[in-house]
Amino acid sequence: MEAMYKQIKQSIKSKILEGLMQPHEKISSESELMSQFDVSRHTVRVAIGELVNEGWLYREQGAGTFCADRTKNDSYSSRLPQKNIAIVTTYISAYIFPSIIRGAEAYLSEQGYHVSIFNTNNKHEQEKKIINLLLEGNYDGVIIEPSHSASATPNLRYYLNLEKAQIPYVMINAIYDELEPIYFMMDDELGGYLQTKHLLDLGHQNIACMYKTDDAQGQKRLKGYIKAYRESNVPLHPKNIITYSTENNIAKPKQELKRLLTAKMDRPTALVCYNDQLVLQLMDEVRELGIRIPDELSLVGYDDSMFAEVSEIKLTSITHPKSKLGLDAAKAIIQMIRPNEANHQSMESLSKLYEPELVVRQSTAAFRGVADI
Amino acid sequence: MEAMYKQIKQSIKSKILEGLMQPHEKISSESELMSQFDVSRHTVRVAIGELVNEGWLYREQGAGTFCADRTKNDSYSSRLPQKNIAIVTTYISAYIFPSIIRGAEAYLSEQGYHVSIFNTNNKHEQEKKIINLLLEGNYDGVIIEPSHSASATPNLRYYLNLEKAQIPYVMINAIYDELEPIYFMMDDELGGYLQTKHLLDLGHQNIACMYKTDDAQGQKRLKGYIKAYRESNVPLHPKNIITYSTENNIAKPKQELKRLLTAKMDRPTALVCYNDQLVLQLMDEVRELGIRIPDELSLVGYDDSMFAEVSEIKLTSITHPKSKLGLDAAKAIIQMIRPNEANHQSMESLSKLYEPELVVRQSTAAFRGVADI
DNA sequence: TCCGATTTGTTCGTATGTATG
DNA sequence: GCATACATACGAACAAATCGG
Repeated sequence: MEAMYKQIKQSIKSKILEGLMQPHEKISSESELMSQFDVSRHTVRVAIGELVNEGWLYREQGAGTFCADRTKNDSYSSRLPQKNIAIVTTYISAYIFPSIIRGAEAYLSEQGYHVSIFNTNNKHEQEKKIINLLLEGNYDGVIIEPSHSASATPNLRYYLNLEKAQIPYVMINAIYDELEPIYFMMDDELGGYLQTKHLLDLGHQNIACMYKTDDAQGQKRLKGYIKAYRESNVPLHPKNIITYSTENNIAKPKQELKRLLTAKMDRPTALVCYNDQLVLQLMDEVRELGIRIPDELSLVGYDDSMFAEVSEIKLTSITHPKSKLGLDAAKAIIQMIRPNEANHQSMESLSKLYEPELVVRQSTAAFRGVADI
Repeated sequence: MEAMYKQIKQSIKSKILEGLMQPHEKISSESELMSQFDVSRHTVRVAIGELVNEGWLYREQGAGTFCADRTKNDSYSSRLPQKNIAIVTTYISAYIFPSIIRGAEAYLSEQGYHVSIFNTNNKHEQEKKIINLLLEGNYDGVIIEPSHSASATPNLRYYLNLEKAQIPYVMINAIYDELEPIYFMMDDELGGYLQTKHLLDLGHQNIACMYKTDDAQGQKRLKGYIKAYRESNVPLHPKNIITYSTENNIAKPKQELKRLLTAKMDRPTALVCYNDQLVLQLMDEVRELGIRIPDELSLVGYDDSMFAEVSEIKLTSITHPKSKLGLDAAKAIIQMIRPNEANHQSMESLSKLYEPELVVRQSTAAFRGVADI
């Protein structure tokens, strides 16, 4: 114990052991320690460095060096972290999820985490199995998209078990209200509102909508659609509201669209859709009926995905943060895992509600007065 | 990884992982490393210091620094035998990969495995880092798509280390020949052949092609293109062969297409493309030039992806097994991990070369004799 | 056993970069 | 924008342990 740095080490360690230092309390800065012990900065750094390695302290650049919280994950279990993060989505392959996953994966890999993916197929039952796996497994954090988020989750207890096991999680795209989680999602109500408002502003009055309503996103977008109508004082025909669910996926919308467009009167002049993918799938039907887009029918998509720019008539759509959302969620989960670097008061303010924006392209046009005007 | 000491750290760690350093073997002395990396002693010491903390090395004053024996390093690699499979692809989000991943994930989850995903961005360097992670981690098997597969891999030793560590792996979409791995991929040469043959059969003679040639898939498709031409005895203009790489991705093809189509003479009447995505991206250019598809220009895509059915003019394309390929690869890797149920004589015959098929849609039409016929 | 060369251990000084508040 | 605090890096010196001759 003759080495100076060892004496300094012992001195700091003693203060912690004597309870004079509380977890997350800042210790003297390096320059203060230099004068206290009358040594060079390097020596101080060696002492602190070893204490950091042994788990007594943690450093934050620009802020200071702090006393670690040793109350739990006693010494060894946390000394050799596996560093695993799980991402649970409803569908892995379709559509925008790959972008979200990529955004998260890029950051998490960089931080040295392993990213595991799971797929619920939008089913509560599958979600339950997966959370069980997570509990048994060795995960440090979870990014999860709630399944079937329109209905209350039967898996509440499993989520609470996650919390009990101190596995932090964030929700993306939607939330289960009961859990009040950290979330990263769009303001879908505003999105639906913007879709509809755009068409109303273009003079359309008879606007149909098609929303998938077994997840919360669709329900909120529908709410926004109704809100836009109410504000505009244009009468809203209930027959114009079409909802569908994951199971009847594409069949029902196609069928309903055909019914609407071949009706003898009150044919809609515009259509807002749950997402770009749906628009593309419906476009073929529209073409078959010989209806021109956008002259005879305006279409608005959602997500501003690659689909929006791929068809001959580029889609007017609503922006979605996609990989940015994945990145933000990843950053948040890391912060929740390592609160040392974070300011813990802001835990709740990590959540983000992304404000959607309208992107006008070629699939919408002003209403051209016909018939009964 | 820009800090010098981190580079040095990585360099030393790599040597250990590559098997160039045996346990208890002495590494270069501090002064040797100083001149090797042209840094100060301090920097070398920081690098070594961290590796000692992480358990890779140990120091003996007066004697030197030595490679630690990690073989039976309790608590570290051997903790939680947890049933993990890694899927390594070049890109996670784009295009058909999500389908492949989904196919594999569905089966592996069912078998109780955790699926981790990694992204090389088609770069050898990143691939190396990931294999390092896999070696350090606790993976039972690996499904990997080789990065930049057109060129020989500089990561041969890392792959051999996977074998040494008895971590089975299968390759998808392409292979590094040197390794003679179990593989799941398409017969890309036949695919390129079918694309071209279809157009030749339709009477086209002046067929351009655009292939991404920094991965083996593109090179093989190009080979098929040439083979079809040779068989048909139709002369092949070298100017019709356009190749590009990941870096210049979309810019070069667009530019070259414009050059080809605006040429005064010998304008191609058909174009075969590396994949459907490329076709869609080029379609806009074609429209801008006022050229009608398929009357004035036939287009053939590849992969039979969702893109093929999304545009107004549905694409003639080549089938790709997608999620089937993922599923087969997953089944194979499980069989390699648990040879108990399997008949081990068939280990080598697990590989599959998928036979592509042509799907004719609307983007190709018979050549309408003009000019010189 | 001692010597001297080598190698790691400890400590000083200085400078610049970068994140935080 | 500024001061503070940690991060990275260069140079130098002497101490302590090891090892071959």
